[in-house]
Amino acid sequence: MSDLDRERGPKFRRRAEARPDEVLDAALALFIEKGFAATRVEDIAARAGLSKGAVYLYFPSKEAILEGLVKRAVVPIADTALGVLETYAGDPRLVISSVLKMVAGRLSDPRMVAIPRLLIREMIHFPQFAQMYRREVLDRVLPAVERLLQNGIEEGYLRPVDPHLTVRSIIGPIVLHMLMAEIFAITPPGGLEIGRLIDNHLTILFDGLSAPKSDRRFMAT
Amino acid sequence: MSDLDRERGPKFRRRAEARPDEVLDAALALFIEKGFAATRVEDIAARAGLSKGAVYLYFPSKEAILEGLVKRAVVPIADTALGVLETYAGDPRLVISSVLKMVAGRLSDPRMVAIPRLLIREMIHFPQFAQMYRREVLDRVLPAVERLLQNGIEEGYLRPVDPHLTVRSIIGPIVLHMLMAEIFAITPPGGLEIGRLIDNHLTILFDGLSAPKSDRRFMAT
Amino acid sequence: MSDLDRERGPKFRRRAEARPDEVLDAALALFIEKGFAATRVEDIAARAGLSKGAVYLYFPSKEAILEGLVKRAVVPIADTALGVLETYAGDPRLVISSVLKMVAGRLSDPRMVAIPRLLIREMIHFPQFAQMYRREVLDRVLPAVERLLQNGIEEGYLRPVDPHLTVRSIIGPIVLHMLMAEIFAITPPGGLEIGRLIDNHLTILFDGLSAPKSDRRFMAT
Amino acid sequence: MSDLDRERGPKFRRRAEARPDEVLDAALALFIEKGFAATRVEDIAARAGLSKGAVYLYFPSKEAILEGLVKRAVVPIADTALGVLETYAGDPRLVISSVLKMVAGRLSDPRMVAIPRLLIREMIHFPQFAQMYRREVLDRVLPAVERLLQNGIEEGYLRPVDPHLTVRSIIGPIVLHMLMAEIFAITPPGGLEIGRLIDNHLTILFDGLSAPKSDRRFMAT
DNA sequence: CATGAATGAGGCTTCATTCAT
DNA sequence: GATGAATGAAGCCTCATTCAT
Repeated sequence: MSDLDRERGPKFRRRAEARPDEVLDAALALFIEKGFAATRVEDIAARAGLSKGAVYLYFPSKEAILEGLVKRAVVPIADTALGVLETYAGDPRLVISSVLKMVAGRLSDPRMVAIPRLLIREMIHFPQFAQMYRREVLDRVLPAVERLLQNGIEEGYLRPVDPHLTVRSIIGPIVLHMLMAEIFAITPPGGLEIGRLIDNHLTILFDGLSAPKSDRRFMAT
Repeated sequence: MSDLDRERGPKFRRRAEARPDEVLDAALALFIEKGFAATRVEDIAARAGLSKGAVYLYFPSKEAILEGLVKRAVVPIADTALGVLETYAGDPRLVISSVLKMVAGRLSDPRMVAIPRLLIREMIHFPQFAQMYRREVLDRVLPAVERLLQNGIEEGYLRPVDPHLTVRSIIGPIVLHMLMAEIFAITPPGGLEIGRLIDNHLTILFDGLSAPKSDRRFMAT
Repeated sequence: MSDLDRERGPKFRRRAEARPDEVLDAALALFIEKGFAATRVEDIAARAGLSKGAVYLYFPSKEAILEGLVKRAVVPIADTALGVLETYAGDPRLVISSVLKMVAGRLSDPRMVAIPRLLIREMIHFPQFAQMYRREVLDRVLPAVERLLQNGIEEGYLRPVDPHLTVRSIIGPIVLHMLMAEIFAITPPGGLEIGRLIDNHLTILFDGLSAPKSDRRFMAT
Repeated sequence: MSDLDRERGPKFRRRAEARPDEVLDAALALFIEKGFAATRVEDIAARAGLSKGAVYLYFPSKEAILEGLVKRAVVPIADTALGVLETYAGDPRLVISSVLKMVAGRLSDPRMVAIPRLLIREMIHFPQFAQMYRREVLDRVLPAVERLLQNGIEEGYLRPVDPHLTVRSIIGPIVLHMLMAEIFAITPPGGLEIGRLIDNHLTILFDGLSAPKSDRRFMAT
């Protein structure tokens, strides 16, 4: 009978504890598509398959929906990233490589980038949520990356660079790649090609843009 | 006639033909500060020192003000950047260094980053302006950078990397640095320190993160 | 049967047939506290200890709850007052004194004034209930008071005043006292002091505000 | 030409400084007629001859309109009453008589009673306005009446009653008369007859309800 | 009987735009 | 040209009432 119930369709899905999540899913899609301000609560309700009023059974305001989105995104992201970062051993370049490749995979999932994208756009109106994201995600992940770099330096794998600033050199190219694609629709000829981007970036990141001395036909002045 | 104008004294219509620009200045400041949607035409008028109705003498709509802003920013930026990029000779790393350092200087001027910042946030609602910016600025500057890299490779200064993707490795870290500061208020302990960021980034960019073989205490596995 | 009921213990359906009254009790408290419009059916249900839907098992609408309140209040009030008024004999001033003193006692019970208070505030929206209250209570009590006065006049206890209008002179001061306390929080220094008010009022009511001729130091002009 | 302007009708009445007052007039009529909550801002606008939005040029919220009403009513009422009360000399009964008769006249003007009526009904939702009215009107008028009574007592015109409580005996009957007419539509057979009410009330107030000893056919027990 | 999730009409408020002066 | 009063569409939110369970 419970199987039957499940098959009856959404009209009979009462007391669904999944409702808040359905609302968040609908809201996330619309916020990304049209922005927070241009999304009407009624749109969210329609996409989630309920009435306008029902949304307010789960969230006290439109802003609370955004807050719910950020909160929901906060825990798994940080945990995933930290899990990888804190269990490494040996050459940190291997960790960086694999994390960036993993990140590349995740970035194809629009749900993973959705929250940062949202925050970039709406941060002015809701700085508190940007700060929440920073506190729960960035303030936990970035220091872990910095420790990784610091250890790599101390153990002789890496040059003595500033770990705090070097984080930007590692992640920045990927962020810019996404931004250019998203904002200006500037992509490489063959598509997003995140894999190729990362390969190209890792080569430069680890070994530098300069040609090896033996390869050089001319000397730099 | 311009002499005549000047002699009329500052009180008489001194800004008659400068009015549109003053409206744009006011609008830019407010759009950055509060976002496009949250900025009222009346606010712009007040900050520009004229009446709400007068704004509509110069711009047919609020959206046209944004369009005017993007248009005004488009020409000089591209020209400046192209001027530097296309007059180089010899080692492209010197050009990259000096351009990035120049960029670092410019980035302290909020007016220079204002339009991209605006587009990042409002692009969803006005993709046509993002495309205009792309067409007039990015589509002219990025190919010039790519040519710079291509030449550097052909002349043996640089490794044989993908010029299109490598642009992201050059600019991405700086963009990310600004974004983190702006959205999440994440700055190095001593302030924005754009200069130190660029020095650190150039070291990695040109010579790589890996320790030189002679410095290594351990061997990478 | 009432014995049986009592033996069933408090836990089992102890309030099954008392439910409507508990709803009314809850509603009265909330209507007085926050007004009819600002009281939500859900609030009433919560205070009465049942669910929102259950309220609609007993009352077809929110308005019907108000109607139920007025109806419930109507019968006992009139009966009590009429009982006292119609069994007097002799000097009507003794009846007036004792009734006013009794009233003073009752007025400390918020439930006694609650309905008139409610009607004063909500009358605009529900004139039919005000008229019901008038028909069932006032139209029975006021004529009785008027007859009391008329008899007192005819029997020589009272001056030949207009009985209809004199009712206002008897009750008005007490009503005003309550109103000022309730609406404007204007009370005598020592509290509501209904007893002192009535003593002062009775003195004036029966013997007048004017000083007895023998006491007067000056003659009125 | 300015005469012409005035005759052109309301469509051309721009920059009218009278607009806020017109809004208040419209709001007062509707608040009295239907209550604050049941009156829509659009109703007020329509009755005042403007659009919904225009109301918000003059008042920031619906509540502010109510506040404006109370404020507008506060000054002239108190001033009028105080003017009469503080310029008396001699027998205070003459002042009481003439003030009550004046009050009776004023009470026929619905605008004079409108604010207290409003406060009686809406006080729960806007106690701050009831307190403002109290502070500005009642706290100035009532003490003046009490001083009048106190002087009358000290000069031998009046019995030694409590002035604070006696105010209720003076005004209460009139208030009750109005309340009964308004809430329950209970009026004397011949209409409101405020004049007759006051005559009857003054007789009782000054000389008491008890029959003069010489008139009594029976003795009180 | 009882529950409480769901509905949807309705009102306050904002603000881009217009237009009489 | 310049003003600023006026317009009215649009959206968030509340809550009485319904109804599947």
